[in-house]
Amino acid sequence: MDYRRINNFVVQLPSMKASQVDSPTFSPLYRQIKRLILQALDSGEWRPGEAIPSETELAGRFSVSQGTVRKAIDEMAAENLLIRRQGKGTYVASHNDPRAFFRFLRLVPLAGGIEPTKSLPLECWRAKAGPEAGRVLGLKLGDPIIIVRRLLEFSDAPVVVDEIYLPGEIFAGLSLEVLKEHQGSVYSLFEEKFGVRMIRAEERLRAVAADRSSAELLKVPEGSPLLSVERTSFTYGDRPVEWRRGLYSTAAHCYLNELG
Amino acid sequence: MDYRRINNFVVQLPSMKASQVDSPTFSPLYRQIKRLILQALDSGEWRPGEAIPSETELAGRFSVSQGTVRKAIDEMAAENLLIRRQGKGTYVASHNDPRAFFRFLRLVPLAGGIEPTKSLPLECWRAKAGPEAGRVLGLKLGDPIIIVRRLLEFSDAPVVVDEIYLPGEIFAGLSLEVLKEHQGSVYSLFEEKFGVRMIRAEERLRAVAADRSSAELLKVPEGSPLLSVERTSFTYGDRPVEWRRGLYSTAAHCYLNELG
DNA sequence: GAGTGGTCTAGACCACTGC
DNA sequence: CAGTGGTCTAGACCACTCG
Repeated sequence: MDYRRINNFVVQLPSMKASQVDSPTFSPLYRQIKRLILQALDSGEWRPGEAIPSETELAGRFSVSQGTVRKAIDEMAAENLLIRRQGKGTYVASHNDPRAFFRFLRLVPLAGGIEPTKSLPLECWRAKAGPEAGRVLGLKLGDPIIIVRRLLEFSDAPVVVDEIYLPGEIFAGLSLEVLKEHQGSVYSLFEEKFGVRMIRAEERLRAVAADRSSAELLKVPEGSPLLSVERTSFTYGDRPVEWRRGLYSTAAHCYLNELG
Repeated sequence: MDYRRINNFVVQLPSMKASQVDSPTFSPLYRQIKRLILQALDSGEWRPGEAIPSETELAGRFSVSQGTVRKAIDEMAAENLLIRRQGKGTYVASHNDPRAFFRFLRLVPLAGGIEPTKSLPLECWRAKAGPEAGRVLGLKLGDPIIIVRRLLEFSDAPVVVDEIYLPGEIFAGLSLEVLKEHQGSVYSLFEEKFGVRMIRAEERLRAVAADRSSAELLKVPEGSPLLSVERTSFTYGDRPVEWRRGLYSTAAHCYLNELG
């Protein structure tokens, strides 16, 4: 199978010439395979925690060599979308995996060690999207949204209070009871009960003064400095599906970040 | 060339058996190649901005296939240690590259856009390492250190004030004049004048109240919330070579972080 | 046109898992 | 033992850069 035929095969443009690198539609075979696997993940063909077909099997399905499938999977494993397990198979990443937990919560105690974490849902109510939530979540003005208020405790001391904004359409069945019943992270709940998997997020950090209500919950003086963390989370295809704002008390903890 | 001989070749343990995966010294060939390239970088065989030998050349030098060298370089390119340029060659990453600049400064204006940045060195003095600086920088108590105080302006408004702690041994010739003369980032100065390349850093963020002196420099009220950013930077081999603490005014800017 | 990195294939063998 | 991912090789050809 020569190069030209290969490029044409998956792109399904039989009239395409080999040298089309300038063309915006060009991408190497392994990226096209990657996109196909991504689509399958997005469509729910394989669910989080499950194994995807073996490399050999996928190679057959897409009519490419095993090495090309491997390169596609390599990239997706590097992006934490898939997890390889030698001798077993390749699995869809899941927020139930304890390793996934600290990928999104960067807060660590100042005095080393690992602490027991507890999430306490406080409130959960319905509202209509304002201009800001609409912009961030890609909703129209007045679309239904759900807001969750939470408290996070480390070693039984309150450290974070946050509000989570979700599109009402997708998270229709969400309630305070559902949140309280669930064991594990919020993202594992979203993944299990609503079929929404967060794969990436952007955070914007600032220092702010504690308002009255947050100060009470976090047991710090009103006006004391808190770390404000605003997060937009994305699922497959970079579709935003969550916006949240947290206020972190950094008296005994800090936000740890790695600059590569 | 069979697998066993290959593994023995680079590790230089002719008595080693093929199935030594349990052994802590085991690593696949391409990682051993990676380590050798890393050593060459550390020793200064190729300097930042220069091209390293071609894949074919390195393959010959290490007596492995070009594909194996490629995999080693792939990993190092993913870690921003090397930069590949199709048709030209593979280059040692440099802090002179404008793309490297925002890898370490995560501050962006709240209201979009890119702003002109200016670094104003204020002071530079010698001191002796205390217990804290000693621990972080891996120095003995009383070892010489150099401290730099700086102000960072965005669009001519002060946004960051920071202090940089450096091992006096390595940065012996550093002075306020040298800092003021240099065009470009501090890291590009370190790389050009002192042969020290920062490749990775850890940052710890907290919210604090502005002290008098910082408040004056940043033109904010004393006691107002500031983002405290403590950074430890590492060079090849994870050796710490810089510690700094910055206070960021987040009135018009925020610290942007990507969670993958 | 020569040299470099980029892609793709095919095949061999190793290492791990679980039946 | 069979099946899966992991490593390594060898060779072909494409795409880019520069002289």
